[in-house]
Amino acid sequence: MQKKRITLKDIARETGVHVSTVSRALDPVERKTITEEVAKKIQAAAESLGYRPNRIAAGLRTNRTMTVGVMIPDITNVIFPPILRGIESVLEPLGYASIIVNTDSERDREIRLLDVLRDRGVDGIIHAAVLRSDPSIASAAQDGLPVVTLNRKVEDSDIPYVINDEDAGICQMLRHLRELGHTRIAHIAGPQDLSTGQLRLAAFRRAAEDLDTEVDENLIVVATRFDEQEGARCLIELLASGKTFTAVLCANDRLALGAIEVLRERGIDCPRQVSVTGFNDMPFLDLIRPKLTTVRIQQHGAGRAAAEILLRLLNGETADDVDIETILPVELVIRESTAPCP
Amino acid sequence: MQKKRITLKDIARETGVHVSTVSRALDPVERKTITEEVAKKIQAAAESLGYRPNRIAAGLRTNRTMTVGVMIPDITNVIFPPILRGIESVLEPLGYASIIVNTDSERDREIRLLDVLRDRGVDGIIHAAVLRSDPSIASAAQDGLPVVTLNRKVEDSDIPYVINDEDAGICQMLRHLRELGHTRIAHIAGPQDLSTGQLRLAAFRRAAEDLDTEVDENLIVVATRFDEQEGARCLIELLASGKTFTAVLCANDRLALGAIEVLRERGIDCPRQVSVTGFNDMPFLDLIRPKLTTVRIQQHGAGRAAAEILLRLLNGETADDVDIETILPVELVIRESTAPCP
DNA sequence: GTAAATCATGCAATCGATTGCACATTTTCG
DNA sequence: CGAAAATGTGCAATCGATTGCATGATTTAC
Repeated sequence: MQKKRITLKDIARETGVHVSTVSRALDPVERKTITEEVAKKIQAAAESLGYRPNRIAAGLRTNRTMTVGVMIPDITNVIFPPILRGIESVLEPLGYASIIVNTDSERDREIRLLDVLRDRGVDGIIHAAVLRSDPSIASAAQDGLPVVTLNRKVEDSDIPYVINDEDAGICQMLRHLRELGHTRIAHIAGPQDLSTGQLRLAAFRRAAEDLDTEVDENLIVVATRFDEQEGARCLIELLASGKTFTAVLCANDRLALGAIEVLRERGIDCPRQVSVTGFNDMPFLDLIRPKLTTVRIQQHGAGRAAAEILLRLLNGETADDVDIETILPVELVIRESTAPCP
Repeated sequence: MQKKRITLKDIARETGVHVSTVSRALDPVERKTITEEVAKKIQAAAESLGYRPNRIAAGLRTNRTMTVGVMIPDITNVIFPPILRGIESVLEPLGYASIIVNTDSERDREIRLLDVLRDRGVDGIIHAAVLRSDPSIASAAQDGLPVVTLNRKVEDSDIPYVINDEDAGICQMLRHLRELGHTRIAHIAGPQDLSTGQLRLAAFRRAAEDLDTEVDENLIVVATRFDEQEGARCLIELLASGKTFTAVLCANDRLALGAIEVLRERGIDCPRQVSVTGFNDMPFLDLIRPKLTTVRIQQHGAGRAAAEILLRLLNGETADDVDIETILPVELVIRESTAPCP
């Protein structure tokens, strides 16, 4: 049914040369070994027949498919689409395509989907996982498959990784709150089995120490998911504890939005009575009132950076040649959800 | 460098049979032609060696890659991620992977990316484009490549398509506004070169006729993009025209949000003075005040439906066997941005 | 003017899995 | 018991492109 594709053989027949000659004439590197005139003729024939190389066949022979795998937890999480576009902006112009899979942060899925990618002979993988450990991707890298991780460092490996400077972000935010006069600062932390959750909590503690702010352990509540519902629950828990606080530094925007919602319901004015901050600067934030003060992380930029590193690996550079660590700067975005301590 | 993959040949050597026998033992369909005992042994060997079939090689031979292409305008547009998950929810369990490309609604990109997909031998394509016409995808379908379009019907072709019942949605929304007593109803239409923009405007006119509502052409403003900025611009234009209106039916949520923003700035109360409605029911809408009354379309469901149809095409059913048209029901979601006519 | 070097092209193997056909062995049945 | 049928396995071609090597033609060099 499918209309027959034009192959090298067709061009060879058409031009009266051998397929290997055709192959060479069409390969920019090998072309120079062919008479100019013949090459021209072959190219013309290829063009007029509408030849398109069969990457499957080439891939079988060369072991390069010009396809990369991208593993993310969940594409419906707004932070990932910009990352994907960032990756694409680097790889697509060079002829790479991306197979994207959602792991839902489940280890089983991750293992299975990794196989899905390897079975298809992807040339490399960008892994934007969030689980704090996973041996499968490490072992894939061990086998020689180029891998770059995003948002997370794989311990004890020489897999290059790209992360945002979360430490600096949390620290800047805490300093911002301190400068506004807040001293009783609560933290709604993210899930501790996710690297961002854990990282940001650790950063919060460190930042507090750096800024000589005492950390009241009762003012730290850990969410089980990064969503509004959990943000709400955590804030209710904070209120119920009876401990006073004038600011809440949340581990991400959605937690903050949930928290603000509860404050509103209880008639507590944000930012007049309690300041709330987020992290990530997700899209549409400026449509939600009060506009959230947050930390902007580079999403597109992170994707781009990861893709650029992967590219170097694909071109034969080893993990020794590239920087193992890429830390992207973040930016404090002060909007309306923070105000001086009452 | 890359650790050698186990191939059929390795298993054959290990078990002392021919590769073709191994191949058959590992193929659930062919397995029955092999002695039970031999098959068991081969499977055990495959298992213990950690064999993974090379889909590239199989794909070359069989012309099936178990990979599909998905073309969307822009993954950062919040309506697409759920569609992708919907597609994935059907195809992934069956062993399919998806190559996703962003066309940015540019014809050149679309043509190029279609080739990117075909070069990689995708078994089929789900095309969630928005341009009102494009010959390339039609010609691909003509060549026998299974194609399903989403959100748009390709004229003069037998390509199956999945759409949401936009007509019904617009009509229900208009009826809702009429029931609230509104008679002077403006429409902020989407870009007319995008199918949704055009479709919804046509639906608005039709619905008005059905409901015996006069359409004041001066109360129809066409946006050039589907975003808040354009929504704002269009509302300003409406206000400037001097024509009175008590409700604005917008072609999508973002236009509506932009419009509401302008109303707020001008001190016009929504919904007390002017009702505003959206379309799509995008995520996070319930975090934005006033909560937008809108039409919920099935995103995940649309992806699922498209994938199911594609699957039938992949399994050899022709366009004659499957329904060319799938129209998914929409749902009116009444929130806070609409109120009785003042 | 001939040997050597250079160049353009063809040949054939290869990547790994699939599959039609042939062959050998076993089973069935008259 | 012998021929026919059924069964299990091997052989080899195939998918399309790539590439090391061989070959023949041409140029260069002495």
